[in-house]
Amino acid sequence: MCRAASLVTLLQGCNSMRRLRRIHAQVIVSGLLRNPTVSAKLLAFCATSTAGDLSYARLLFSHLPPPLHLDHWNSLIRGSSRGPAPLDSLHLYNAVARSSSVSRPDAVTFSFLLKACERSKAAAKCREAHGSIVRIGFSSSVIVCTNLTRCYAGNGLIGDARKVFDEIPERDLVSWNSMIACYCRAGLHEGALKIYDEMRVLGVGLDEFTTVGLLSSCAHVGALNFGIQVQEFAEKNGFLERNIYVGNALVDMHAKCGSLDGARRVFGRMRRRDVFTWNSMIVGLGVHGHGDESISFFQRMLMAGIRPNSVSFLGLLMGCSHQGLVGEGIKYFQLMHSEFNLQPDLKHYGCMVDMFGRAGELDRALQVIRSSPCSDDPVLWRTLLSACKIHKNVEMGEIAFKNLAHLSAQNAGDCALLAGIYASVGDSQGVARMRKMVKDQGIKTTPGWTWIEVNGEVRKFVVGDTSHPDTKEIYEKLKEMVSRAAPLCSAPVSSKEDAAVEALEELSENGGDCHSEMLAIACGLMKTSEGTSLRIVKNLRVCKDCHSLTKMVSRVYGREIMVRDRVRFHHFKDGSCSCSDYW
DNA sequence: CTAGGGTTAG
Repeated sequence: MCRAASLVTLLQGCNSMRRLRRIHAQVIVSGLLRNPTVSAKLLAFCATSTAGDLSYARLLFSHLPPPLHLDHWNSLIRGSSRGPAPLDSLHLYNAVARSSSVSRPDAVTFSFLLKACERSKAAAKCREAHGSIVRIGFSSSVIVCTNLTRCYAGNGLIGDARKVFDEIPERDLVSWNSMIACYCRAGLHEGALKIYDEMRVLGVGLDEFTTVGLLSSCAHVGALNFGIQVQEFAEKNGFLERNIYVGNALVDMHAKCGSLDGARRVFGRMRRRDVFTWNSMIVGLGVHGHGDESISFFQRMLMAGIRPNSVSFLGLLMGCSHQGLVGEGIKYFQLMHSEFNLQPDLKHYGCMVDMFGRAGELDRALQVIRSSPCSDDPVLWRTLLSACKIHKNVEMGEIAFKNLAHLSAQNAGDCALLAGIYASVGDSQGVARMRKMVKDQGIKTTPGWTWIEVNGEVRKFVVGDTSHPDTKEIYEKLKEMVSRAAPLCSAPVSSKEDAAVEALEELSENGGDCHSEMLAIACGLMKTSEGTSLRIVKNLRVCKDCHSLTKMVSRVYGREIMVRDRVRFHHFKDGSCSCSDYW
């Protein structure tokens, strides 16, 4: 007995498989493999420790003398659930459930079974597990049900997740936080923010986890006011000092909502900073087009002894491409591999193509694509095609388009781009060909939408939206807005070719007269008091017409308007935009 | 410390 106790102590201090093998040998020699406490500890280390070895655990398990205990099974189920073959957990579970010699599965068993279902993306298995949970009587366990919620959500079944959550008899803060995280991961950020209201009504408190989840959703939808409210709560409760996740989420929220000063302020107050903190600044500055500042933060990061990762470089390269810093971009792209041994991925190549392309170096942009390992990705060719539109380069535009067609990836937007290139050089036959192609092939379009936060509420607009209760007023405001701002816009489109292109653009992006962002801006002007800044987020890129119209709206109404589009930020103020029309 | 929750980029 004394021997067993000392082996258990040894196992508790074990930190490597080398040691474990030695202990295992002693266990065998002393005949203590029959002691379930000892064998369970052995197995737990192999199956679940980060220094363990799952195949060794399986081997050990298969040689254990009966009777086996639930602990043994649970260790193996737990280990398998996060190993390379999570479905093994399901087989083990079935064996436990069938076995007459082992006690029934417990809450631990189900927790890891659900982890396995979540990871293996097996929605049907998730439902089966749900059935077993109900049958065996764990549907009132808040821990099991929280896992079940995550399992459904992780399999894209957010509705089922919500149903399980709603039926948990005693929901605790962890389960609320988990629900928020599920909405975030599913991209349902408005839903995540709504949870906060429910929590407030029910008097559920918030902790660091809650604030991080909410801030992440605020960042995604551009809800700065909401985010600042969360920030005040976090500061009052000392979260910011205590918890680096909260600081990181705050920096990111400010940066993503266009409040770079706010981001810098929080950054300056943080006692400890990790790679997430620095990256949030580098990426934030990059997407705003402040490549130079992005670079200086990167250098400070190195001096602070934090090792950059591929996200750091992505931020840097975005900054370089938005600001036209070609030389710097090349330098950091090379540095990424030579100094930090990081492989560029599609996004990094995309930045390089964009950077060269917009700077007019179309040949070098093409060279980047050809020499990249992802030259079969439509995104890169599409980026090149947009650059060709800016520089009116038919020859290169056709090369890009041919590659898209070759990949069967050309969409209506691409056709519109190439048509635009033809139009810009007066080739009306080219325009007609593109038009025909869109019609004949029924090439599909991406629906556009825009978010705006007004009076603490996030509202979403689509093209020609008439779903809002105040639709009529919004359209009246839109009419007024256009009549006041449009006459100030320079270079109205009038030529025949441009009209043809416009027709194509209607097909391709967010439609004709009322792009969703214009509705959002009209709504914002109407619903907020004089002088308030407007912040909107949209899923597509700002089109040229909306860009010039928004500039004039900012002047006529004396409003700052921040637009976050698919790739970057635009700050409109007094008739001009922070991108200096370089985008 | 036996089972559940969080941040950048996708």
